[in-house]
Amino acid sequence: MTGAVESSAPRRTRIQLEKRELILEAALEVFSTNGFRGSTIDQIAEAAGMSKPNLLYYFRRKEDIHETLMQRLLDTWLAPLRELDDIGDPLTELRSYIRRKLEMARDFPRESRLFANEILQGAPRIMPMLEGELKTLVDEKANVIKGWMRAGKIARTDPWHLIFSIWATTQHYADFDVQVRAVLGPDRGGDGRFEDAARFLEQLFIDGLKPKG
Amino acid sequence: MTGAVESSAPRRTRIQLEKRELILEAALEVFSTNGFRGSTIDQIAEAAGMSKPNLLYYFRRKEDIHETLMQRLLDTWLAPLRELDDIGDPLTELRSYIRRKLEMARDFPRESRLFANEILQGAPRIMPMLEGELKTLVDEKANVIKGWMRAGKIARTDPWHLIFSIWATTQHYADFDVQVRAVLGPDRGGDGRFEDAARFLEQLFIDGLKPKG
DNA sequence: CTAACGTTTGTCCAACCGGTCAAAAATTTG
DNA sequence: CAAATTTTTGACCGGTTGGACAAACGTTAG
Repeated sequence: MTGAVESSAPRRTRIQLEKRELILEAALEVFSTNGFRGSTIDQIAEAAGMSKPNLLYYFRRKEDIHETLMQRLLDTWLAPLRELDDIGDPLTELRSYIRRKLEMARDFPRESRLFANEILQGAPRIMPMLEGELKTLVDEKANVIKGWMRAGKIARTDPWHLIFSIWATTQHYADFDVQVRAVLGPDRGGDGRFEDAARFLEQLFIDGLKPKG
Repeated sequence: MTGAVESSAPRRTRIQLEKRELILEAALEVFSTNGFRGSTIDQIAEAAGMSKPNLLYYFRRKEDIHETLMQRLLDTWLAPLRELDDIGDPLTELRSYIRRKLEMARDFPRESRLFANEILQGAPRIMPMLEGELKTLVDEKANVIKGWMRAGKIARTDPWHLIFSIWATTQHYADFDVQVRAVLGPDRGGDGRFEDAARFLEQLFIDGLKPKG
């Protein structure tokens, strides 16, 4: 998972591994709320409880932190889609994919925002990955979904846009969290909002809005 | 619309009005692709074809440009939702709301990204608006939708999350445009993608994924 | 023409920011 | 213990950035 891109794996002491973790955790917090250019090394260092030169001893450049963070993120971020499999009932399979994605938005909002920030700015650092690894994965899963359609298990529609809509609706609860909470207000904007969202999304994706009967 | 917040409306010459427009147009381009902190006054000045001190003659501070931009944005951004009305067939009404929002994502992607950037960073400059004006409007429209549900015109579900899902799915095509294009590839990622999206979203929101029959 | 006013620019500054460096402090090793 | 190695820090540097300012330039009205 880590070091997949670095050509030679550097040996690291126990302290180095721990401190690097600490820095990455702090950087995730800072980057995800301020963006890359909006974040300073000092902010990250302070959040990690160390001095700036000390931080730079573990990561030579600000960009290295961001790059390491991004590489880790992508693996875990696409895991739910990878799990989407041809075994089992298609509607159930899609339902649980949506549920898993929504859980990730709930449990890892910072990761979602970090990713959103990168894409918003034109994905300068991960463009090759989008056109390569991501496209391949999505195309593969789109074909799985197409099979379900041919078999009459789900309605015929565009599988790629279906995947986009699942990404959009679930990540919305992480990326636009402040807006969601502001609109729902103090009473409905509490912890229950993710369960409400889960119920709503299930109904939307399965039955749509047309009245029954 | 403009000057709604400024306490005293300053008199402006014809040149001032024109140059301010020019600056705002340039700033929209720069802010929407680099975020607030990621953008420099020099970049905006160059994009507007003038020197930095000259720009600062029309807008005293960088923040003033952003604030003016944001105030204008919000009015036009919420226009489609305001138009959502109780007259006419509910399903048709929702369908055309979705279509209008998607058209805005297609025609005003920079505005969408500017807004997304602001929300992602925690909406520091527009929080009062979210909790006030926006919440009021959404609550009002949610009640309209609730009426449709009671009348059996559309399926019963959560109106607030329905509105969120329309925002999320449509704005996705502006905010995550590079990802969408990368995944669709050169052939399917062209101009036709918005029509494909429109068809898909209509089907999703009306019928869902359950196979017919 | 000229005085008043609006516009533009070159120059400058203080704060900030990413990153270096040498030396001190702490830790590990023999 | 002492030497070697790793970790931490204060001081510093060059480049950038937001913004101030006064002087120059242009325009308009009397």
